[in-house]
Amino acid sequence: MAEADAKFMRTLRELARCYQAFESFSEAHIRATGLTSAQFDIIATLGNTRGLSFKDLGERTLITKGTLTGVIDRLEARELVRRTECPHDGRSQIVVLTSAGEKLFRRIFPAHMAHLSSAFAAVPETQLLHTELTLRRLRELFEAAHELSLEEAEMTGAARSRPRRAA
Amino acid sequence: MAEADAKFMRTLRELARCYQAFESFSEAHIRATGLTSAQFDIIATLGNTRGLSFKDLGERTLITKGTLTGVIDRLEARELVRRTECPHDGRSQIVVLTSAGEKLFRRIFPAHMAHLSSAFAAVPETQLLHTELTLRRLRELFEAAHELSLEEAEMTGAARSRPRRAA
DNA sequence: CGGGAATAGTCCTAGTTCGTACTACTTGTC
DNA sequence: GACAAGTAGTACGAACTAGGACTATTCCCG
Repeated sequence: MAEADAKFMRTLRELARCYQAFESFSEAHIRATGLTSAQFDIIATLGNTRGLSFKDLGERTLITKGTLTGVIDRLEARELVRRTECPHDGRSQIVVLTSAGEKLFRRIFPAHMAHLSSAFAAVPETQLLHTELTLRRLRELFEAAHELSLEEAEMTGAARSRPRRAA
Repeated sequence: MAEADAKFMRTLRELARCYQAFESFSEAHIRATGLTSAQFDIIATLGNTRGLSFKDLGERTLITKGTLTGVIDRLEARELVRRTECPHDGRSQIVVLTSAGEKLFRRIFPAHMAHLSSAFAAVPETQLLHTELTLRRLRELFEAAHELSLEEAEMTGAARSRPRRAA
């Protein structure tokens, strides 16, 4: 972003760097298990459950539905998960770990937790909480601004031609 | 990640959410310009410079070389940037904005800054600095742990027979 | 000055990502 | 009970992503 004179750019840049640092630290370990990050996320989320719908999985892992189809496809091809029908809702499908998936989960999940925790060995819990709070506040700024900018877009004509939600 | 009992998971989760919130807030605006995030990043980084090498671009935008080739290809196809030879180093190429690229930069960069700054309107500068510092510390944790785990991997035999791959 | 190590970019593969359009099913309303 | 509106998941296209193999060039050391 060149040298943006705005002070907030430094903060944003640090956010991006921090996130990427986490990703590469985490991913380095995950790759060794033969899974990708997204795949690991699914396995980890499915562990210790009786199965979850695509919708639930998407919400918990922050993976959007379009992406999810492909990720689940690949896991299913490797027989780590299985799609099953939802008894209550014909639109829905429940994704469950197969026994191989279960086994993999038990093998790699604790190991990955240990890997992650090594980064935090020397960090007191109060600081973790503090960091969490700082991040949450920052996130809320983005969410509020995002909402606002969507509303503005509605007013200024993008909405003229489209079905809109009544106030 | 299921309900990991580790306290640091809450922090990590918040980091991911925060980053994603930023991305979607920022991207919503960028898309309207007809560029992708990565493309915008390149244009913004190239603005007000006399051109940068792939290496420099990669470092500043956090885009890795393999990805960069494709992103620059697409921008070059749209005649927004141009590859030029580096006089000092035959391996290197300097990427420069064309005049169309320059013009686009002047049009969209300030607008995007304004968009971003709307999120921070009510935030005092001290808090920005504080957040930046918190993020930097967190990043340093990851980097240190990452380094460490790479060294460990070397010791324990991954180094013994180089070309090893998971199935 | 010659050869080995390091560096810059490209190419390739596999996978993730998003948005949009689409089908199938459900739910609320009359 | 039919119909409109909403929801769950899939299909598809374009782009980004990392990593590793490869080529060309430069740099370092003897």
